[in-house]
Amino acid sequence: MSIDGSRPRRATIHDVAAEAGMSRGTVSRVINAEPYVSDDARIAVEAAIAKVGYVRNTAARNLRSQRSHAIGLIVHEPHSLFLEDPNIGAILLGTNAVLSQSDYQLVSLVIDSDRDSDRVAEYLRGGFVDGVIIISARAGDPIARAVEKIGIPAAFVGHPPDISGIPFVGIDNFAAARAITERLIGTHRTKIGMIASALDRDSGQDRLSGFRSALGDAFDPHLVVDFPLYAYSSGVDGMRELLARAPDLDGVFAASDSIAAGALDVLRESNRRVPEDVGVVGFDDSAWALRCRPALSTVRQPADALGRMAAQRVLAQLRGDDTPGEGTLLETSIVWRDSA
Amino acid sequence: MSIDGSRPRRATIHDVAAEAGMSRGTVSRVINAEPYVSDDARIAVEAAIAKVGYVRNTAARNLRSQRSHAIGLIVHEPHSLFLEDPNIGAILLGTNAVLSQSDYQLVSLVIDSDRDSDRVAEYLRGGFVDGVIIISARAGDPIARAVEKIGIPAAFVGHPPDISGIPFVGIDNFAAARAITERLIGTHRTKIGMIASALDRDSGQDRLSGFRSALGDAFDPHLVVDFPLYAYSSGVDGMRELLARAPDLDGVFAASDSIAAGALDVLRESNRRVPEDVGVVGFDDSAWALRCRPALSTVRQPADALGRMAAQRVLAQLRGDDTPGEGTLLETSIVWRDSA
DNA sequence: TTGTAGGCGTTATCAA
DNA sequence: TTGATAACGCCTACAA
Repeated sequence: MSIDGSRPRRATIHDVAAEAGMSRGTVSRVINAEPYVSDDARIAVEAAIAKVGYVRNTAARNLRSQRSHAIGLIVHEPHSLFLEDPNIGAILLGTNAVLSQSDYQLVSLVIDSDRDSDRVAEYLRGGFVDGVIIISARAGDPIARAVEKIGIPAAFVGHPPDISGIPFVGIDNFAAARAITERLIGTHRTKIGMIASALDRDSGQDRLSGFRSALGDAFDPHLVVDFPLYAYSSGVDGMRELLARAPDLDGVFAASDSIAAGALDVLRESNRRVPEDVGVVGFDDSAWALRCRPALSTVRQPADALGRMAAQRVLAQLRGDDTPGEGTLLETSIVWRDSA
Repeated sequence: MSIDGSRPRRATIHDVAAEAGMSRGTVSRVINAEPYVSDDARIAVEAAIAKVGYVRNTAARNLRSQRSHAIGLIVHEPHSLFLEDPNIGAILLGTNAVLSQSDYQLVSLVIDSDRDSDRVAEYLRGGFVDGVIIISARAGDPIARAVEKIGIPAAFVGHPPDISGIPFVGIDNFAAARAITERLIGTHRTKIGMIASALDRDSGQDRLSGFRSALGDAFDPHLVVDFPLYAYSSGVDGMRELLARAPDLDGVFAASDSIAAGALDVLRESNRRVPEDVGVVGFDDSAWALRCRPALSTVRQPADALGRMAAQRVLAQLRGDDTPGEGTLLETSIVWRDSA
């Protein structure tokens, strides 16, 4: 049985032209809002379009124009993190908002294995998308490499330390980490540790550097532990390790809110009061932050704006104006709550 | 400046044919794994494909085959919920896994306004996707209506109470709610309330019915409050209201984990111990459940499997074999932790 | 088993 | 300002 046996054939430009008594060329010009169309013609064509219920055939347009009118959003994260990280959702929404306004379709490409990686690289080479936005790429990332090589318009949200020539949008992780650490110091803590993470990305590295810079001479490498993933479990393990090394710790900078949440639970378990005995600060201002007990003091990331800006930079390259390789840093702010 | 001034023209079937010394027809047959190709020809063509770096042009194939080879995933949620609901991410991943294995591309379509709704309906009519998966549709949903009318292959994850003729995959919310309520009763609670939600969806309605059924004669409508969204804030407001109505409440069934998390915080605030004074159970087994203090007893939903199954049902319709209108219910289980 | 060729619906070029 | 026409790259009858 045919799937669409009962559905009528879709109207084409040809049908519209016949209905309006015009040529296909004129109809096409009206559809694409091109100049040199008389008002009479425009009105007749628009009426005909409405009458026959015409909608443009994407495949034909793409074939003719040699573009896909789609932008890929490449998310390179293990599945578990994709589900946990609220920033990804916000970035996706921001990107989608900008693209759909410009008549581009957003295609999400999730990479969670080498096979996925190859498949996505193949998509890119195949002209499946006109441009890409890459979030959370790491050092040595094969997809980032492929994008660089193919030369497709692209933008990173955050960027891997080893790729240049592709613009990125991000936040100043160094300055933000430094600022919140300073604020933590301002609450008269004297023994402050850090649970660092994702040191294979610029975000992880810069947060650690900012922490170190704020502490200056008081920095003690012995009070820093690090884990690969920004995850709750990293916070649990990290806090245990930190307490084992320094039971008299009185301050902790967690590299993400999820890590801070894990740290808080361990502190409670060990009968330490927050913020009285130990002050804790996080990073992201995600849904975790408000959910924690006590509510978390943290750095607010403009995730939605990051997504919008990345989309705009890709669109700019598609139009031919953009300075590739330049980065944009968006402002962060500190949200001070009860945990420090 | 031209965007791709330096990129070489992509190889076509024509180039492969020339390289292999075969006709384009034969090359096409090899690419599509069709019968009636000699081994010699296949080998020659495959070598040529590798040599010239051929990748198929999607637009041309789509135009010719009158299909987009894409499936839309329609998420109809306010932005805030899209970010919070972990099920959505898991469903997306499951769907994506199945589709990419069948050479289909997943296109996410987020609806958060009437304008979005119209735009998406237009996509569907325009053949932008060959099929759709709709998650979290409500009663009277305009997109669900549009899908029904267009007659495009589709599947709901959960389904709106007022649409039939479109298959759905879901869980037995009634049975699951009933089972976990019974288990809560089994802990010797005598005054059990419910914070219901999303009563405009089958999930919300069925969870309430299951609760009611488990309680039987002990059911007291006065101990049920309801809020539109499965959200933390609904849990906060709901618990406050419930405590105001019945200070001696000793059990609560929250319609989702996020609601339960809000309820737990209010209970703590009011100096009630969980589970000693009040037992609390949730629904979803989302990331919230483990994050709560105490860890939440809840119903585990196979979200990933729901996504996979929905994708399979759409693919089946595309192939022409599927019994439309039939629903599939997947098994749930209870995860018993510390909150009750 | 292989080759040939027409056409999917658009847009762009050129001529009128 | 409008109309005619030639591609875009692929698939698939049909012929050989």
